[in-house]
Amino acid sequence: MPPRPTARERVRAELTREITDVARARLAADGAAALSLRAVARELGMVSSAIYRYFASRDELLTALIIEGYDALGAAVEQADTACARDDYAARWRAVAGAARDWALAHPHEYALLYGSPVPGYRAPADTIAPAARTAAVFGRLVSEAQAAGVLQPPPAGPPVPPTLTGDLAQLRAGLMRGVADEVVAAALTVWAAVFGIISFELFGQFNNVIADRDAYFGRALADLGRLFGLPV
Amino acid sequence: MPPRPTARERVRAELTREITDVARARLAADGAAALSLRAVARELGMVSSAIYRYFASRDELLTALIIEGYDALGAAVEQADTACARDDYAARWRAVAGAARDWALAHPHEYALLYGSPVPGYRAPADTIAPAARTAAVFGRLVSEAQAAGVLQPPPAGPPVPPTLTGDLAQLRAGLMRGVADEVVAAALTVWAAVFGIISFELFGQFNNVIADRDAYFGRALADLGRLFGLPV
DNA sequence: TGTACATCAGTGAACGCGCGTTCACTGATGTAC
DNA sequence: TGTACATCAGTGAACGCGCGTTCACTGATGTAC
Repeated sequence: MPPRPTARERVRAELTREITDVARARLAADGAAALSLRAVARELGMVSSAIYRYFASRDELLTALIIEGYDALGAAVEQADTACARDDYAARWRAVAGAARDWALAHPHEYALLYGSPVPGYRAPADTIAPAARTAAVFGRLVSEAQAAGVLQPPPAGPPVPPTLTGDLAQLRAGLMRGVADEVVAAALTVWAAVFGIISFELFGQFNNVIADRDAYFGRALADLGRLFGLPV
Repeated sequence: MPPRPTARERVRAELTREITDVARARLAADGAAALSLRAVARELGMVSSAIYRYFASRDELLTALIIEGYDALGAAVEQADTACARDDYAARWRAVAGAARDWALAHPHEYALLYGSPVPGYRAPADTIAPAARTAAVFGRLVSEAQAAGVLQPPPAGPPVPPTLTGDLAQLRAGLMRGVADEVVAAALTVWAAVFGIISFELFGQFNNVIADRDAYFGRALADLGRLFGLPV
């Protein structure tokens, strides 16, 4: 195991990159269902069977694209958060949710691959779980830090969280939202799902003939949703 | 134009039904992308070209399935609402949102066809707009009646709704939510998108390894979301 | 530094599959007089 | 009531397409002595 990769290894890594790059471009153009190994090979000037030196199957290539997609979205959201003043939690909230939406609008087919209907015949392996959490982690950190700073309104008195949820909520707290009460973790999860519900509605056509100024509506929705987990906006 | 359909017309209507029934069964089994005219014809013991006597193309058959899907979901939600005491708005809210979720869990591929990523190459015609509104109309009526009954908490003081939204919100009010203020219409829309966001997260795998007791979580989310449009729950 | 061998990338042909759509046709069902 | 014609449903063959995957192969790149 040499510390420096051999020439062959470097060429291999580069070609693997080129394959996923071309595949991502085709995904962006036609969507996941239309993505074919043969088309990718054609665009690279290779014969279709050559792809099998790099990916064992079409599913494996799809998995690579999913992982890269989660990573790209996660990076975009992280960067949006980092650009805000640490203690301006309302601005960070708008930046984080807005970056997710912006990325989705810029990469609709990739978004659909990550958050839309599953690709028929494809079953996601466990490798996609960790990258999927990266984006949510940014939001979780924001909630956690807002909580620690004492800026979150306490949740309204109401029925307690059902005991069957406390285990999962504790795991979420440990992983993403340290120091946050069960009620707020649950509310934050709902807010997060709501953000993606709105993005999906916008992207998949549910807002056609309903809402014209999508930016304005999204901003309004963020204000309402922010209050849901205690953020004064 | 005779009032009584001829025998030929009746047979034609029946076979059209059979085709969509078989297509719906295949959709439920394999998903929209895998739905083929030839498979439907095969299952009916016909030759594939015979389908063209009933549907001009695969897209037209898909459109029929989409319309039927929206209708089935709308009917399920309407029925759930009707089964509740008219003045128990919290129960109606849980029933309406719960019926949408139940239908989605029972018909995952149909749900994906309606609310998931668009089918590649398919463009929905205008005929699908009206049936799509049927489900939302039930929720809109609920909000409207709760408002009229005076049970909704007034929205918290905050920034006014952006003027670019007021036109669309007025149209929503006229169509679905008579007598409801802009702020509440906007919040209700967000709540509605959130419900489908949660359903999609559950159905498309985003809750895997995160939330085990989906029923309990959904109930909790409904309580939080109800408060968002002023419903005391 | 040179040689023998092992590893690996890419080729090209093939297998077997299913798809949407068109078209000329046969035969049955309906319609007009 | 019966006949001539028009309408329509369903057939079967064909067109042209693209797909994922396998396999025996050639030739180049690396490795060990």
